[in-house]
Amino acid sequence: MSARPPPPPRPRLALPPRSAAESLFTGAGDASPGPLTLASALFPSDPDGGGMTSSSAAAAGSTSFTQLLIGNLSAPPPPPPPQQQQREAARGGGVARAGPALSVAPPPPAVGAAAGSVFTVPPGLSPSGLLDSPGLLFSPAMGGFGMSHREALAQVTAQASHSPLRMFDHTEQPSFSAATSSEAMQHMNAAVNMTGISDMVTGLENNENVAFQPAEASQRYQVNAPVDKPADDGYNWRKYGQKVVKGSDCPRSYYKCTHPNCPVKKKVEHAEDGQISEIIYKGKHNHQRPPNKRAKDGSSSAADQNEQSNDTTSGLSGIKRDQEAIYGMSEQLSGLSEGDDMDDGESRPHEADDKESDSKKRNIQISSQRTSAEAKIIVQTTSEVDLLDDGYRWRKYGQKVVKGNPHPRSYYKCTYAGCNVRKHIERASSDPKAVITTYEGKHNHEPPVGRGNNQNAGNAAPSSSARQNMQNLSSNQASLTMADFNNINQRPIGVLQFKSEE
DNA sequence: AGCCTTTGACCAGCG
DNA sequence: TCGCTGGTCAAAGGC
Repeated sequence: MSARPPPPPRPRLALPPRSAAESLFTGAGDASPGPLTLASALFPSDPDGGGMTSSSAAAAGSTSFTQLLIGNLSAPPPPPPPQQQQREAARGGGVARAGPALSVAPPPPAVGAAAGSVFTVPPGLSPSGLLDSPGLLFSPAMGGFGMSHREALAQVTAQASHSPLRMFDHTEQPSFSAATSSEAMQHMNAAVNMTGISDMVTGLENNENVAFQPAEASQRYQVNAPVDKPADDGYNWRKYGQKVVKGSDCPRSYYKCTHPNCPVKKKVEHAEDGQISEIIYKGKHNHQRPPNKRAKDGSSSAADQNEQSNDTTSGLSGIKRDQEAIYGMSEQLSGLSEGDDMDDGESRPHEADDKESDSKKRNIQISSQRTSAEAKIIVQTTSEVDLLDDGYRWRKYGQKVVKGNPHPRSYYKCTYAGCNVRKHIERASSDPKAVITTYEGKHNHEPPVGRGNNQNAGNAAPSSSARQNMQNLSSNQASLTMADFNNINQRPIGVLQFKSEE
């Protein structure tokens, strides 16, 4: 074997954390703000709400993105833990480091365990999408009509790793960091009103005229989806190794990007149940994604085509852009916690727990932690009832306790006549707040009036294309729509569906 | 035929 | 120095 270059230090250890805001406002040269930074820039934090002094200073008095999004902000995050403060102090004010994710928290010990900051998503943003896996948050499967089940599943997980990079691209734009909240809202509203969330995020994407990706950064995601081939994230991968790592009975798989001279690798770790528990990316793609299969079959939407025509910077296909729009959307969602709660998150879930009795609005908590080198997203929810509040009506028809998990799996059916959609909700054995929601089938009807995501007035209506996408869901597709970014307070913001099982 | 996965072996870092 | 461990190689086989 030829001599290998010295392996880069494991980013999670080597890369000092820094706040996204810090990088944003210090003009960190070789790094980009993370998605939450973008969110913070778009919706600058409450002066005392985010622990992000820079952004707070820049946006005093503004409503945070989280507030805008959920209308129900979590308690102000505690100051950074001493460890983090020390690290930041030692860093001397934010030495920019390449890294796809800029948050500062050390990774939580496990999914569902202590997590980073928490943000909430109001009812109507279907928990399924959020809960199926963090990967879904970034899933391009949203635009993946016609993809195979396997592809959908794979994308749900594997794509997770790319969204930070994409949002990185967006947030490269200093103009974003300087955006006022009103400008941001205009941006958001305009985009949403036009074509829905995908386009909204595409609007952000269109600002990516710098294809920034850290050369030696790695990204680490915890995902939770039954994927046996976590390779369909738009790139082509070749598995070059598999190893059983210590402390786990399940193998870790090693993949390389098959593009010539592309140094990107990824490691995929499986949990004992066979689900992918973690994906770690390393390196930077030195090429664009290969043509999307789905782009060839003419399934691109008008919105996609619009995107395509508007996309003068990335050269990505409409489909791809759609996918990445979803990444971006997801990243905004997942990244919210990063900006609002730039702390180590050890206490965040508990904080959220304390508040959950205060309001049913906080029906989903997504705990996210990122370092410059990795990101972990943990999806949590407060109650099963909340999980059902995704715009549709559900009837529980079964419950079962599975081996190894003290918490029952609950089975629900859509109550709409003739609709065969089912979902089941499973709680992690280690943390009952970590929930996996699996949808089966597609709704053949609109969500009931007065519930869920579509009861907003005025421009609250989701874009027709988004709605159509939702309606067009096939059994192996996922869809995300954003109902309303303008009227988002205490309102559902979207519907996210994902079919993860046959 | 080409690409991919599988899998045993090898290598390098580290304690 | 040695053993452990993670990461990679590369031949073989499958699709």
